Amino acid sequence: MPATTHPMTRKAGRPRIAVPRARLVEIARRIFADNGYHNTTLDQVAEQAGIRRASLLHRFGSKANLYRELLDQVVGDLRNLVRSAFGPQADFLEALDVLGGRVVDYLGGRPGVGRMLLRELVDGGPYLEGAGIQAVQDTLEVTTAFLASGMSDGAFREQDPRQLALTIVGIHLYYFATLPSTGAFIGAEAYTAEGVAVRKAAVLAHVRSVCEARPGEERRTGAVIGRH
Amino acid sequence: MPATTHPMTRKAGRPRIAVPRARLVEIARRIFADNGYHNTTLDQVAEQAGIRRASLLHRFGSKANLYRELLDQVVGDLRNLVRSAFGPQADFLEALDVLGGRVVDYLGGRPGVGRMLLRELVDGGPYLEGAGIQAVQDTLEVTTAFLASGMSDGAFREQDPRQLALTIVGIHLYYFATLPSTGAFIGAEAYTAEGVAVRKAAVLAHVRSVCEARPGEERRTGAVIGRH
DNA sequence: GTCTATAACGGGATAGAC
DNA sequence: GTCTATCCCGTTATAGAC
Repeated sequence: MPATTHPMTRKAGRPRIAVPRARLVEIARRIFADNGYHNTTLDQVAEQAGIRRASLLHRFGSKANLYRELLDQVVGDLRNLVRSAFGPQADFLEALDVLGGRVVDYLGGRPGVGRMLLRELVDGGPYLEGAGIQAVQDTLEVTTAFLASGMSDGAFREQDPRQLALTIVGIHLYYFATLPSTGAFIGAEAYTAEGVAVRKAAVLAHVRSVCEARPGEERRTGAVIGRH
Repeated sequence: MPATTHPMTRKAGRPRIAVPRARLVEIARRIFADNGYHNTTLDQVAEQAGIRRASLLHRFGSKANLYRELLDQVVGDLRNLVRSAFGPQADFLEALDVLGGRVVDYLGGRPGVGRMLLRELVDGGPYLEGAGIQAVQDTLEVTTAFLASGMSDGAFREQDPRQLALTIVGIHLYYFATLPSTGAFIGAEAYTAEGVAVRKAAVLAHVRSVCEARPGEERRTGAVIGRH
């Protein structure tokens, strides 16, 4: 008895047109995002794509490889957003708003992507164990450098820039990643235009709040601010 | 051939003293926290406890049951922290600091717990699918009510209290949950007294920033603040 | 490059002795 | 309450035809 059922009766051999690689990655992205790495079977992906599991394995070598390729794309997109927003000549507060808006649009426009990314950061799955950790660290370093510049400039208040960077990333990622379980807690649908707009307004306000210098506040040099 | 190797040659029958249930849960907590639900095998837990996998299954019925019992404890602890901090008579800014400090101490003192909790929120595993979702929602509602009160009081600035609640939870959880992958990004060791103190200072400052009313700012009634 | 078929493995769960 | 022994299922990966 074969390991899986065979829903289609198709002959072996070359197909007229091969399923494009990008399409396979796109299909895999949706399914991985919905179910997580371990709860996703290659049969699910293959079925959606209309090919066999063995064919999928032939193209990508292994399940882990397919997953890596797909996450590499997401991290690359986000890294590009960060890099383009944090040019050396930028107005600091404005750059904060621009990047925040773009990131929220990116995550809000791709249900499940935030989940998948955060899951990977939490679990240290196949992607991070490879080259992915480098891309993530690089993105954090770029962000940290930008924040430190803003502090020197006086636009942002003095504090530990690495702690601040992680807080900001947390504000962005947590919300979209936990929507499946906290979605009912929010009033409206999150992945609609209005839902994304509501979150964007909140994110921009919150990120500004944790960063920007306050006129009336005394200047400190340590990491502890605002504790009296 | 048996499914697993048998490192010990022990006879069947009642042991002199049974392994306490609490100890089994504690062992399971550490391993689940390190490896996640799907990457944890009952053999790992059983081996650490010095019993067989079948014995573990006898006590808890199933792997999912064991996991639920353990996560229920963590969520219960955090919910109690939130409830005790948000009494109706509290000073708002002070309550914010007190709770933030306690939560950071809790997560900082139990490596892996933040990871496990966030993973569950992201994935919607066996715990959340049961009664867990109720406890999480309840905790969020209590927090939201507190924040709304603070806004009415004038201590916090007017904004969408639910968006604010999720931002605050994100600030707390993201950091500790992603330490395995971003730990190298921070200078010091995170789960030391100093490491926890550094994070605590940052969290208190950031949470205050996103909540507190600013003296010089005009009053708005909508959810959008700080966008010009 | 896709197919069929099968090998090999790991892990959750159960039956019954002690 | 713990053990041994077994069952059974899902998943990865490979072999070889077309």
